Amino acid sequence: METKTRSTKQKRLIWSIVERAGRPLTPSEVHGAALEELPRVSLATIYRILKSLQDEKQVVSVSLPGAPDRYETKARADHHHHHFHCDRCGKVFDVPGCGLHVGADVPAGFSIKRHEVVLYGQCKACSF
Amino acid sequence: METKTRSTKQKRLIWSIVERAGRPLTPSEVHGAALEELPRVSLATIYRILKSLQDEKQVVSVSLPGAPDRYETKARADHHHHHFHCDRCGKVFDVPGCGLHVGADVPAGFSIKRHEVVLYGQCKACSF
DNA sequence: TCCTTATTGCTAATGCATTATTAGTAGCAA
DNA sequence: TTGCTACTAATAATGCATTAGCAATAAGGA
Repeated sequence: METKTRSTKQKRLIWSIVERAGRPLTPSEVHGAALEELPRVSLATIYRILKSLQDEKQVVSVSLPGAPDRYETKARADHHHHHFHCDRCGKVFDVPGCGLHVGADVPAGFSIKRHEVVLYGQCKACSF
Repeated sequence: METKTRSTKQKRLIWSIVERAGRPLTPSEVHGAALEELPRVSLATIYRILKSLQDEKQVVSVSLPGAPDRYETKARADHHHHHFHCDRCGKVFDVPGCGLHVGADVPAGFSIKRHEVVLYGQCKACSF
């Protein structure tokens, strides 16, 4: 049988942080933001709640090369997009659309199901 | 002062494994291959030698989302290419060329220095 | 309000890739 | 061949993200 899930202020807060961020956040970024509102939330709680939000299909995880997993809302993830990783501040941003033309270069016999594109550079805030 | 590096059979073997592979290998893949020739090489040695080959600019590391770092020859890496990760066997292959057209979709103020593309699907050997 | 029990905070523990330690081994210059 | 010392094998240790355990807390239905 399934256990029924409760609405706690931690969960509401974490959801609103992820939703308002508009970009994928690491658990520790979420934690940092959450601490401002609930000074005693623990990182373990962040992980627990992110996982349950994932189970409930509200958020999805994205992983980038050499970086910890990040989380964003399912609604955002449903629009095909890619990611921009700022070399300076380390933040990751969504980049709408897709400039990838997959084609001739793939060796014969290989079948492609999906792809990920990660751009690197400097974000707006770090470009000054 | 710098210490002069020696040519050992471990180092020669590891280099030849990376070179012949023609695709990026994880330290543990290298280790597995090396064990066939030198049944007592330790994984730590693989790491040490890969690092020294990196220092000597003979190999470079590539990291993919959610996967350990892999190593390939500098010569290969110098040709712009991307990677294909087989969902079945987990091997990573190089894909020559670049089908990416980066452009209009990037938010104003963001500057792009480089990019990574990872394709996912099934490799030739796993498609049967 | 009062229970039941899901949830939390805290902390220790885990898993994993990677690195340090150290005693013994083996390049290589002489 | 010898001697110096870089290198190796084996293993313990590290760093890190993530998870488990447990007593205390707090949803939310009766």
